[in-house]
Amino acid sequence: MRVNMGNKEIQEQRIRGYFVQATKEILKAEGLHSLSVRNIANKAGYSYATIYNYFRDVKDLVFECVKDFQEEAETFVKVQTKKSEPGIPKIKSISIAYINYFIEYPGIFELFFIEKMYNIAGKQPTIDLINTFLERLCAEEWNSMVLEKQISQKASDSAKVKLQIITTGLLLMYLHRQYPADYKQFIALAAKEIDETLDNLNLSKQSKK
Amino acid sequence: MRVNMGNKEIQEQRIRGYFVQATKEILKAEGLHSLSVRNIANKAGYSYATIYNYFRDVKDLVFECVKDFQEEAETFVKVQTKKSEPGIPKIKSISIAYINYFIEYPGIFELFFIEKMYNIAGKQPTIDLINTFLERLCAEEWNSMVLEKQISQKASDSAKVKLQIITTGLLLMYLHRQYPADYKQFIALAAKEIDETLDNLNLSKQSKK
DNA sequence: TTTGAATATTTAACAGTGTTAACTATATTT
DNA sequence: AAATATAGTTAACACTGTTAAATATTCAAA
Repeated sequence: MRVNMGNKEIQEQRIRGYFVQATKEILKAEGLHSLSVRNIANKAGYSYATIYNYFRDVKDLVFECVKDFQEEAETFVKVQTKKSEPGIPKIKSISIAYINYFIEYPGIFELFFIEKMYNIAGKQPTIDLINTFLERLCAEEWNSMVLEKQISQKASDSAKVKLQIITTGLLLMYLHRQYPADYKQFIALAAKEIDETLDNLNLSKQSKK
Repeated sequence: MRVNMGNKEIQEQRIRGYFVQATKEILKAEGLHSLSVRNIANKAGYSYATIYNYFRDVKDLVFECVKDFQEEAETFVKVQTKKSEPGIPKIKSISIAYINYFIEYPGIFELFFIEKMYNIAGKQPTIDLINTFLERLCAEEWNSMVLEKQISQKASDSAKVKLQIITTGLLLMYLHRQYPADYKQFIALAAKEIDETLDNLNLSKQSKK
């Protein structure tokens, strides 16, 4: 009895995984706009209505992808920032790599920041996951800087929020309003904004307030 | 003949106006999600297909509202910032008022920054209108500050871009990812970020680089 | 004023969307 | 093997945007 219950759950999770995998593939390749319950089911090898045996609705399914994409993005960022020297320089390159991940997969940016969740019930964990993602990517660096008294806890908290706001704003302006006009200009602007944000931080450490 | 051509154009513009007005009302009251070609036409007093005699598609129609909303937002901002003292303080309150307009009408934020335009052909003017809106709202203040040598042209250009990025990021995070959790926290954060952006500006004027 | 042509508007249809209920096929238990 | 519970599919509904065909309306000429 207990064993069967376990098997049942394993099988259920497996099938949920098929749908999640199909959704992820479409999201990465085509983007959010060309995602439908029918083409997800088709790719997963089931009929469209089967999805509703495993997910409350299609948004539930879509937001199940967030965790997977964050893991992917995390390794993407880690590879790209392996050689950066610790502290502020590393935080800078993490932020740039974070941005570049979403530039590579605009559909994932839309999932993370554009797609609205009505039905907030039960999705707060996912929202938190998204809102704290960049912070978590930089957490190690911030922590050791605070520990080594290179920066105050308060200043680092403030900087985390600033980075989140700036990266989100930059990505939205570029991906949805083509500002700046091309990638070269965009990434130059992004670097400039991130640099200035983090450099002003050191200044505020030297002065009193 | 010439008179009839004129009348025809007047009538055509009138009918376009009915559709635009209906779209604006739905957008302000319900938001982008509950906007459809059928309920626009219904409110305008026409059949749904009639829209296609006056607009290429529904996105064309929707983006025709941008100019009107900007005019409305401009008077909203002017009323709210009438008493601010010129210069940086006025730019701060303009930015806050700008943000508050979108908070009051999230559907208009979505139209301005979320809704994608495929069919970029012919819509570049609208994109520019959106991207330069906050800049235009503050233009007078920036100009007189540059004129009075309180700030360099370069620094003011940089600040304009920063303000655009920060306000967009703040609005997206709050409206789509409930960060911060409530309006009180949100507007406090917005004020903090705007203040710091503009205060760092003065510092960069006193120091050399 | 009545006819004929041009124009404006509507209806019908198509191909999509998400979601639910009813039906069928597959496992599981007795 | 038969009865039951579960999983999956099909059909249907109410939407969406858009186009073509049919209808109504306007307007110029006879």
